[in-house]
Amino acid sequence: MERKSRSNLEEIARATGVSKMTVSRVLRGGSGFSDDTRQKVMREADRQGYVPNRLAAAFGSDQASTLVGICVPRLTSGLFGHVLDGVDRALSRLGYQTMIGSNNHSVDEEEAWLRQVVSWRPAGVILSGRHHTVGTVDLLRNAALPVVEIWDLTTSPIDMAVGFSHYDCGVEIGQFLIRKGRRRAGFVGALSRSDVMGKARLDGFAQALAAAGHPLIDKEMLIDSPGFYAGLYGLETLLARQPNLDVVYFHNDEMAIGGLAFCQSRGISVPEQLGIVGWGGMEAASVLPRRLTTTVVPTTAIGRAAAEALVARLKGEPGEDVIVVPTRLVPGETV
Amino acid sequence: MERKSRSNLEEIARATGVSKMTVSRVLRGGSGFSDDTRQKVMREADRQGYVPNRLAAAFGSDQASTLVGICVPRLTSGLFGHVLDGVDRALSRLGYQTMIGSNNHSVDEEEAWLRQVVSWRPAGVILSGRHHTVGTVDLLRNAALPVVEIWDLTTSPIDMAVGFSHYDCGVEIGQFLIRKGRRRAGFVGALSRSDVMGKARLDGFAQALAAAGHPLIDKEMLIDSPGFYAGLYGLETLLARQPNLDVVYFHNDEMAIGGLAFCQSRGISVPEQLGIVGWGGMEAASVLPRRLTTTVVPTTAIGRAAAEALVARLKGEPGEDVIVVPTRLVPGETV
DNA sequence: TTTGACAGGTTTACCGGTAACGTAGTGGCA
DNA sequence: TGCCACTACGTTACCGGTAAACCTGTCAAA
Repeated sequence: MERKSRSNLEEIARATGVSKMTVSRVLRGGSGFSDDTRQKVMREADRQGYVPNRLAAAFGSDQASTLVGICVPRLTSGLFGHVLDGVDRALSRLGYQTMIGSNNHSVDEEEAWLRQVVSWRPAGVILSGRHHTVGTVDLLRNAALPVVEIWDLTTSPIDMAVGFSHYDCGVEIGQFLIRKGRRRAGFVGALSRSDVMGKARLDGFAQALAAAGHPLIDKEMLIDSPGFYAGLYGLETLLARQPNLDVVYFHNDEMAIGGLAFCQSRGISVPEQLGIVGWGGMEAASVLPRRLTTTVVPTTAIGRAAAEALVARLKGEPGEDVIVVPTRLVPGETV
Repeated sequence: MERKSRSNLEEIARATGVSKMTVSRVLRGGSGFSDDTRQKVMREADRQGYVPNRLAAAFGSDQASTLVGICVPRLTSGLFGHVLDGVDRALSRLGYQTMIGSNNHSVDEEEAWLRQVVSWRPAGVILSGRHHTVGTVDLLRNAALPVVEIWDLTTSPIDMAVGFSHYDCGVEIGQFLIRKGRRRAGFVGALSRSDVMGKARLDGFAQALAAAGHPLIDKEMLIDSPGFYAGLYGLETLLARQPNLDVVYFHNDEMAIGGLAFCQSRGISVPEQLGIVGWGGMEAASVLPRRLTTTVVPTTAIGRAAAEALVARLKGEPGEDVIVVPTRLVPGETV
């Protein structure tokens, strides 16, 4: 009963004695109507509590979609929460709506999500990472959909990209440790599905160390989610094999904090006996007695830049296809 | 050019020599067609790379929307990240898509968000908190939209509710502290806009203390976001006024950790001299040398339950209107 | 033989906007 | 006076599905 009485352009047109098209023009703020007509229409729309039907608009015109999809690896990660926040704030300010998805670092889950989202004919999508299935790329190309790849930078994006190089993060940390006089470095990581970004950091790290003549001594990769306990047990395992390490680079801050906890429990002094380095700039790391040496990623800025690049593209404004946002090495007190 | 050639039911119908309606039935898995027809249609749809147009479906039938909106106070909060994860996992498993929004604890921002979302004719929405504007309630009622209110439980929801009582959380902590022999309690909170839930915890806490004959000594409310430093400085300010407190209840875990850091810096022994209590069950709290006394909130379960209740309602299945999820007091080692 | 049920379809109308185009009136100017 | 430009509308077609009603042939039971 309520459904039938829902206000629409036709109702407003009938009540004000003008045509549906004129009502449409008034409500969208175009031109081609008198001020008198405008007032009548606006008043009537307000009286009826008119809510526009974007479904009909997007469907009919094939131009008017204000839906943007974003897929991140995990919604529970603090880092991606900030990315999401950056995206959503920018999009809603620009009049767009945000559809989310998470893929657990799986490109297949990403494709499944995309297939659902594309059926809503979004204005564009934002994906995390540079690796996608063939199906994903086909789908995007077929739909001629603007897409921004974020987080892990690629020089040849499908369309646009916003992010930084994980490889370079690793290189920077490697060089920093060498400058600090560390010579026997290890790495503790986690193989959460196909998290290739952590691998890229490791590669850059190992490369920088090798180039300086002090190659990576050993690494411990856990098949586990990259959290506190994985870091703790990972470091224990690694040190059991290599007791003489003087610094360990961790997959991320959570794991590094786990490593710190292990050192504390065993009386290993940080940074004197062992240096600890994380990655990501996790907020909670600030609760530690000493500031963690890590790389801070400008998460919110990445989200915002991705959203703005996408909207600029939609409006036909010119812009860079690849936007590099700088990460920041925070020296901290654990090296 | 690409746009025109986009596959649709008509194209598939033409290519297979059946009617559009038959193609629709086949692809939606209904009945009323032969197995031979089914095979032909399926093969052709696959060949054309058909992607259904939910825009058209939802628009035309007024039943088929699989869009669900969820609005949380902050996307950057670890707690709400988990809620979002619970919601999105449940929804995507059930074939729905998730639209997000955040409102900074402002009911007006919530209404503005809802107005945008309703224009997409979603199947339902999930809101955080029990307080909403008149416009929000009108909009929901007018659209006859199923809605789940999460997080802060109300006994008279607009429609459905999933959550727990913040007031009861405060009461439980108050009674716990009394049992533990604490007699001079303080509170450190943050007035982030109109965060009424933290206020509810304080009220329950004060009520329980008063009922036991040892009323709340003092409280410090900061006009700041409820984070680490707010907790640190809040405790400093409070202790300057009331040096004899024997326990402090914090707005949340982040602030409690800030408080712990303050105690450590001043040589105040925890829990001997001063007890510290948080709220929320922040994951990072597990990195502390001693386990924080706090209330753990089943965030993911709330999200999942809300999504499932909404979908059950949409499918006409019976179910509870108010679902209470239990919080858990974790005694910890800081009291 | 008639009737009816059923499988396996087809036809038509409609959802609520927007694009494209048509048209009446009005005022200015050569 | 005729022509043109311009304002302020109205008309029509269409987007891609789905609901509902309507066919048509076949087979079994009455």
